[in-house]
Amino acid sequence: MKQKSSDKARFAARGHDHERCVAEALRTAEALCSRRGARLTELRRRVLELVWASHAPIGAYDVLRRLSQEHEGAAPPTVYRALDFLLEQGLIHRIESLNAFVGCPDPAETHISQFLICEGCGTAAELQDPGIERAIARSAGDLGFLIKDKTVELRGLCPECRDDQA
Amino acid sequence: MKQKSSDKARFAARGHDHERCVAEALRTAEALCSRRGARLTELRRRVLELVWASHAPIGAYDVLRRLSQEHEGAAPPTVYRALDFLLEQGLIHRIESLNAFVGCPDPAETHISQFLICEGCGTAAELQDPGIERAIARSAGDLGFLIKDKTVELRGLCPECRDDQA
DNA sequence: CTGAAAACGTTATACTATATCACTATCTTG
DNA sequence: CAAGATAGTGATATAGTATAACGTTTTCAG
Repeated sequence: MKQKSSDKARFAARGHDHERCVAEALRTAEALCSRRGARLTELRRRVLELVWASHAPIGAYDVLRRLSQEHEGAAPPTVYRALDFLLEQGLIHRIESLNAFVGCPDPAETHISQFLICEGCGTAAELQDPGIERAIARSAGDLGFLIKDKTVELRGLCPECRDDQA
Repeated sequence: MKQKSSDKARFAARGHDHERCVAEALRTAEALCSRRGARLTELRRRVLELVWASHAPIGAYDVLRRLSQEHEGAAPPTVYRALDFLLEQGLIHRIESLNAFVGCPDPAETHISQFLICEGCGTAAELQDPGIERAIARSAGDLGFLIKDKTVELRGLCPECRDDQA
């Protein structure tokens, strides 16, 4: 059965075939940009690939360091422009508490989500929990607050890293 | 009736007597540090006062600019050390999505809370909504994730600023 | 009083992000 | 196709946020 966006988010298992993650992310990005008439240039595609290098959020300057090894003259704006594009397209998310970026596993519809971030392995898992959404909406509504944007970032230990410590 | 921490958080009204907010925050801080044997030095006390200058989160370098006007030789570490102390004591909170700091209105027990941040007036309101807490705990529990720290920051419009736009 | 710990002063530097202007590629519309 | 408009990139500079490192002063328990 195909993975659906309504399935429970999971932490990427340690041994998983990450090349498939990357390949699928790039394929989805191509399709999405093509459909939208957005230009996923070589540079932007490569930055997306670098963000997807792992499931751990990566800083802009880490992306830059890697990009520089192959792309002469890459500078901060080079990376930030590409990241901005990818953010606009919903292909990546920004993790505020880390000043870092992570690939979105399900970019078809732009969305706001929650993140579980493991302090052991660095991996971030993206959630779209309706219960959390509801609780937030209710609480804000009670106070007459009109929500435009949400940041929900939970740091701790993923199941594997938690077991390691035990 | 005395305000209890279980009461609904509110946005500070525009016309409120802010000097009372500051005075109370400082009084509470004194009492708390005294009880804990923590040293609320003149410098730290002044930084706390500057953070409390309004209900809008303030950046470390804004604190520094103000502090410099009265404290010769104030430098970034001067401010960051004081902010670190205040964070440790739970007297202020850090707003990740703004790289800024805001006074905690109820520092008696250290706690994790949620923030509503108005993009109109800049004011932040601190919440401790059990519904949100529960939803988060359940969601993380389902995935076997052990939460150590939470960041919940909701940006939008407070009631007053929302009315302004209507 | 005195030694250890905490707080602070000072300088340098790292890390994160954006402004600006010039140049190139692509799109578009007559 | 030509010509102007728009989007993307190159390159340099600078703004904004945070910490490292080391020395001096203050505080306080014993």
